Amino acid sequence: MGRSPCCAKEGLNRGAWTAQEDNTLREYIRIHGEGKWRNLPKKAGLKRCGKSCRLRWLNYLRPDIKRGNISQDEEELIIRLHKLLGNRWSLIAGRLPGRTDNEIKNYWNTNLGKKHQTQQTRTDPDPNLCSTSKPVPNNIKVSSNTGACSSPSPLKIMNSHDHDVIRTKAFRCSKVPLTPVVLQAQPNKHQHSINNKPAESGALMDEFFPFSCQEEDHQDHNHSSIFGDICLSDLLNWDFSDVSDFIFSDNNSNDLSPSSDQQPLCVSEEMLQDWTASNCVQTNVVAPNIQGVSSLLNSGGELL
DNA sequence: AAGCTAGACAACCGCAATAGA
DNA sequence: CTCTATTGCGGTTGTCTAGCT
Repeated sequence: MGRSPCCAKEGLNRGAWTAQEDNTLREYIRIHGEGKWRNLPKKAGLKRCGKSCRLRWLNYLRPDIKRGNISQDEEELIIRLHKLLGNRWSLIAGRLPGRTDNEIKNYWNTNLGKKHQTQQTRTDPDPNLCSTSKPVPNNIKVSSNTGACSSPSPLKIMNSHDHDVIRTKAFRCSKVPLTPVVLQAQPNKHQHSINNKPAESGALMDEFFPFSCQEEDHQDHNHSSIFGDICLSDLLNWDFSDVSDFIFSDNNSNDLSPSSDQQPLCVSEEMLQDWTASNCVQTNVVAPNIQGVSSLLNSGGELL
């Protein structure tokens, strides 16, 4: 479909944002709200592409942003979700309130991907189990700040030429719920079990879903149904490698194909998209193919 | 101290999906 | 139904920083 370029590139600022630009954008959005990104720069007096403004806002300027200090729990969840979902960073980010897909993507590419790759090569000879955006060298030097962002403070100010360039990070919630495989796997969970978090995972849930027991986050009610019936502690305890074996059985999937000696569980990529595209989880779609999940869960499968 | 290199991450690019006229 | 604008997403690039030589 034909599209005009999002903006003329002539005369526009590029590169790092200055504090002044950030303030301008923040103030404009405070007054006028989000949206209409194409016209925003002109109206706000910014020499930026609308797309750039949107990205800056979503990734950095939004108020409910959690920057850096990715906890061990979050890291573990990222790894598992990546195993389940692949490079669907927005989906993964949607499971981690306060985190943006960009941050998670970067974190994966710089830390987890390498670490995970190392583990894979050590424990799993199948290189297709997990795909990363780019090949990772084997001489991994695991970052010393693994589990904690390199940024020592939430707001890192750097000098770039004569501008005060602000490096911040923003939050975007994905609207897409997690795959109902999970829901089916936990059929007895209370509908709002995410709010009725078990005691042993309380801190974790508070960390991941601060809105779940507080005032509902206005911007994404789907969060309350993101996990639907599942409990995050269960999520963290699942062996997604097994789950993903049947979730991504689509023939063109670049990873995660079921082993040949298994009964193939035909949950296709299309189905997954159906699930993730709808707010209502179509558990009935999965039900016939989900038989292995409960046994998987009951088996107390090994953690990654 | 200077230069080099790799890591970290912010920002950009291009495409696809979606909305709405 | 078609077309265009808008938004969202993942991959990639660019730049800064820290560590090493």
